[in-house]
Amino acid sequence: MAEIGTGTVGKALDVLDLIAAQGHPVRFAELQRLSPLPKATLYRLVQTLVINGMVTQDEESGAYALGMRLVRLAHAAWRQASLAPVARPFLDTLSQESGLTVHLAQMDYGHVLYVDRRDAQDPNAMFTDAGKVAPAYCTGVGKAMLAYLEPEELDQVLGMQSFHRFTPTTLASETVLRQSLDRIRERGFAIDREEYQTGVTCAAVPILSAEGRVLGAVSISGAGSGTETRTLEAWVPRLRICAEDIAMEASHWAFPAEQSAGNV
Amino acid sequence: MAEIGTGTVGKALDVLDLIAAQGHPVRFAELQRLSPLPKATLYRLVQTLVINGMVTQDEESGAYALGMRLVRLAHAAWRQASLAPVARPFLDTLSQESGLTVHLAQMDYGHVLYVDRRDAQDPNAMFTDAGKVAPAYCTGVGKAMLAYLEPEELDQVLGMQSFHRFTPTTLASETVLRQSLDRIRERGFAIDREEYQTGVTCAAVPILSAEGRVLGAVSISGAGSGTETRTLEAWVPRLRICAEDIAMEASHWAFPAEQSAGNV
DNA sequence: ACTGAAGTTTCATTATGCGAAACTCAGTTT
DNA sequence: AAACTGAGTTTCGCATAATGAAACTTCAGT
Repeated sequence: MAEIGTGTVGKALDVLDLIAAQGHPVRFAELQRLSPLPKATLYRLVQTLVINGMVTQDEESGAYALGMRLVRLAHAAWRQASLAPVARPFLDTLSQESGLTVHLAQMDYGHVLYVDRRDAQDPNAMFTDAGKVAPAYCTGVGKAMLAYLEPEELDQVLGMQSFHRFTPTTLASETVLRQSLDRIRERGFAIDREEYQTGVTCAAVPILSAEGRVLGAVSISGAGSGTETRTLEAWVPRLRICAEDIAMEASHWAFPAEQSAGNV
Repeated sequence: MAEIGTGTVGKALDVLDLIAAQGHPVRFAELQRLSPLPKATLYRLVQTLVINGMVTQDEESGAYALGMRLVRLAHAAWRQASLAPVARPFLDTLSQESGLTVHLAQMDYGHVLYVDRRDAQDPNAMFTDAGKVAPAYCTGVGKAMLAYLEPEELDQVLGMQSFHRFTPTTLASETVLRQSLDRIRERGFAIDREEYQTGVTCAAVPILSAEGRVLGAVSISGAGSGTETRTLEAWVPRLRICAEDIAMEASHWAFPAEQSAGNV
């Protein structure tokens, strides 16, 4: 997780990540403890980030937290780079038809990044989830995507996994995982039987482009704890249609051509 | 809007903003047209951003779009720097009690940044809204915040406004706006009568810290187009309670002390 | 084969970022 | 009240790393 950071910009972004990782406002001393950078350099970098609005500094405590400019940027990122806006209507109907929770995820540096979530039962699910990351090897969406990666890509991504055993059912080694991926390819969908969080079971299928590239994955999971694997599996054909719909729609949106109207 | 950009990092972030502003993947030539930076410099900066995962480059078209790393970062930003996680339960109950749409916003470089939204009618409202920006001078939340800024802050922020007349009722000059702010201070809440978007009326109150600093604002607006101003005003006392609750809760969370458990 | 536009690389120049060390300023300790 | 500490901030000579004009490479269109 601790990359090197090329050039000034790379270092600055590493510092950003560092602040983000703490989950609470950080004082300079703490940053210094966590960062390999020399004091003065770190100091200047943080100041630069503050000046540029990526980080805010609390007036009295002097502690640093991420700035709102990020939220604004991310909104744009989510709209222009993720499948979410395209997928939204399909997720909606699926969650309504099935009464299940639907997640949309994409691959991000070897991890699963959730970009959207629809929940028929609980309308309150929302932003909280978009942006969350989880390991690829022990989530339904993660395995669904891994199973359809190009061999070289897969090798690369597997190299990034740390294989921690979260629950008794977690697939905690590359060998076991690879077998599991073969199975997924045969059946066309992945099941997560409480491999990451106890009580959470889900079924997931990949979203593949016409050329077979992995765009993302969708999963369904029961609201309550007692959702049967069978129930989920019964919905898989419908889930697969959803994934295909999304892929189809995404291909149309692939390159929205040139046009530079400047509406904000 | 077109700032200068201090140092390498500043320039890189400006480029990021530029890509974000387009709303669609951008080819290099287009960026070059939009940016004052010389070709080679721009090129290197964009590459740096790509290397660092802030921007992705489409394999075939070569076009640049914002990267997922931003979404991940923003999730953290939203959790640690915005009022949203703290305010959420209060917004929930308010929207349920009233059946109205509730928005939570904060100030961001002279603009209004929406950080959360709750909607009793339409559970589908979500991420789409968090991260959206709007002008301060013609939105309920914006005016509510402006009215309670320190004089110097206000001057500074007003300097950033561009006063475009969006609808017939938009307050399109500093003088008119300042009068309106006096009125808001007297009554304790702001009304937006279709000043930004036709059909949208809302009532907003500021969220003030114990020392009187502006933390953000909450607003209520009707779901349909026909919501009467009266109906909204009737809910203002309740809205004010909501704002106070949030301020109170926020003060407790102000500085969650030192503790460096590394849970992700 | 010629032209032009988009994208990429080179390379001498120097501005920029670097970081050890020194300094400030609280709050503690002796 | 002098000495000690630890967080935060500034200095400054040095060398790295960013700069940008210009040259080069594709590639599509003619």
